[in-house]
Amino acid sequence: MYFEIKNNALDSLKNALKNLNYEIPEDIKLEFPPNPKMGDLATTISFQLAKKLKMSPMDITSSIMENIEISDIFEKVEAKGPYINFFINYKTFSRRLLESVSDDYGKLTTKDEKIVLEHTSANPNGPLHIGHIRNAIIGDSLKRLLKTAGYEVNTQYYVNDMGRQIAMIVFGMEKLGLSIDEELSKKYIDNIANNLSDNSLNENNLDNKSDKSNLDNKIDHQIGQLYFKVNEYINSNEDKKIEVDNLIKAYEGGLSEDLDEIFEKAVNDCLTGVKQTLNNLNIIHDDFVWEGQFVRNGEVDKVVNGLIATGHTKEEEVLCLDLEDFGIEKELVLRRSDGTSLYSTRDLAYHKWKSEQGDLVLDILGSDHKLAIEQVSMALNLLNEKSPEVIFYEFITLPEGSMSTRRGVFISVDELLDEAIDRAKNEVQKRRNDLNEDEINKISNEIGIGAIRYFISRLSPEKHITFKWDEALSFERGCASIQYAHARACKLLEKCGNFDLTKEKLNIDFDKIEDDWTPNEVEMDLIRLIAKFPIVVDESADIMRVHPIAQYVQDLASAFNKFYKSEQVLGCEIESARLLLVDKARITIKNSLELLGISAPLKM
RNA sequence: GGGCUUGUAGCCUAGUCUGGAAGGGCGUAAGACUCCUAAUCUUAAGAUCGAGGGUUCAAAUCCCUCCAAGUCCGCCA
Repeated sequence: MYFEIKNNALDSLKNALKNLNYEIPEDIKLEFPPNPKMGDLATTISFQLAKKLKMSPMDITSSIMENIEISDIFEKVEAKGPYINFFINYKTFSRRLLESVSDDYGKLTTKDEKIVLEHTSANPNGPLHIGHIRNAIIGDSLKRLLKTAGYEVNTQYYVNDMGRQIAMIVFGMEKLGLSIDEELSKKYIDNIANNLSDNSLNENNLDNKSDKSNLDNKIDHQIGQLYFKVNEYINSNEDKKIEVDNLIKAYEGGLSEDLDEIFEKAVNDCLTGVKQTLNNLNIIHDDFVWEGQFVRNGEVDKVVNGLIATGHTKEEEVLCLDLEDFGIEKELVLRRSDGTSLYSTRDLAYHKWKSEQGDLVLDILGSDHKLAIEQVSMALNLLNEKSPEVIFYEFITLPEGSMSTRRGVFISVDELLDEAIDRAKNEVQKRRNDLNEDEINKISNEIGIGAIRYFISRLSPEKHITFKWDEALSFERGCASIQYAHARACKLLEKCGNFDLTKEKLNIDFDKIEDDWTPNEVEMDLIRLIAKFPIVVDESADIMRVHPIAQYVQDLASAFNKFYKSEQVLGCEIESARLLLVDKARITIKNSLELLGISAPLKM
């Protein structure tokens, strides 16, 4: 609806300018005034024209005002100083808006463009920790946003099976006799499943401690510990490093099927744990792409040879790409002196492959990868391939410093999730002693996960985060209050008797809307926000940022809560109109949360 | 040393690309449940937009200098 309104206002302005014989600027700026009392749309066109026309902005505004005609969707247009402010006619606008909001509200028209989006791609040498979570949450939310904005999106997790880190894990298992206990990891999974279905045993949170030690049994956690031990060993036995190098060489050469199997199993085991964690956060990748294949199928060599052919490489002890001509001082090493490939080279082959799969390649990367990906992009340009668009994010650090799988210093995502759900459960139990254990668990899950995802996606990615439990897991005014607004709407609709809770469908026709309904201020605030949703989707997708969605859904929930508090719905004279408004607000909140991968509880 | 990012009320943050009316939230103070769930709502106080200079009718936004924090500059990934 707002798209329509905007165009309407633009047409009115253009006609006025035409009548005045003023030049029409290509890009007439329309913005939302800071305060709804100043109108619904505003333009600063008079400022834009002032210089060219050599007139004061005030005079331009008054001459436009004398010539402007507006359609009936607007109530009036006013000059406030040099600004020109449009006011919507809410009596007609509201009806049209409510009618236009369907279950898939916010979904924009399909664009004929495919995006290959790579995110998370954490090394399979341990569990995901809260440093990785930003990548995963931004990536997944972006996928949801871009899909809703009409793109076809394919998400990929790039699996690093060839690096030194995996070789170290294999080294630990083969040469140091370290092992992972699959029985224990199975038990861990079984325990989780039991805890969910067997409520009678779950009398207290007494077994909190054993829960935590259970987490150590989760398979990716076991691998993380193994990796940590190998690191300590190698650090004090530098001479053994060569053995790790030999493992890398052997795996890369595909010399032994047995060895391949060990590598693959280690990676797969860890990945199993990582996938469980991601699924718990509502994150599912379309594809897992193993980097090893690019070495095995000769693509890495092809890329290297292609770069040699460009004449920008030099070969001394190692083969490297000189990018100084392109403004990058640092050269990119393409091949180790022992002939094996490096991460960046394999990444290059991977990016080349991705660029053949879609119209746009999109990467989510920590800002520490900036130089590396710039080099890769440059190399791709040399090869006449598309270079990726990259969303960079800054780090999440602990108050005591940065995290490291290698040093075993980190908070795992599993730990964070457990804690979040625990805290949520505490709150739910405080408020709802009428619910059964299953319901409480379900709601706690939704709230806990919501708190985490919201905490990450509300911030713009280039903001550095120092992780503090209480900030990350606040339930006051955080995501929970948004979910609460949704639950309230559902409850209200359920009570009216015309709402099918299982299908989430309200059975009231638009012609039931009372004739004398003209929205009051609280209703107008809510209507305005509902109407804005598609614009927010469009603009956020345009800049590939998800944090505007987080801000938006909070404003929306806040407007709903305000409305809920101040206006009676059931039994009032304009019940049908208000019920429809509640229902459309519900849909909009739900769809906004969906973009952030947060579920909208029916009750809480 | 060089590159990149960040600096907006006690705290967290949007706005910076494309200059035009400093927007949220937490916390604080006062108030609101015999009425659809108070994880809510109302009202108030709180900002030399890191510092300094420049461009402009107009600067949080553009340019220059400086300060502080983070990060990169590996035959690691």
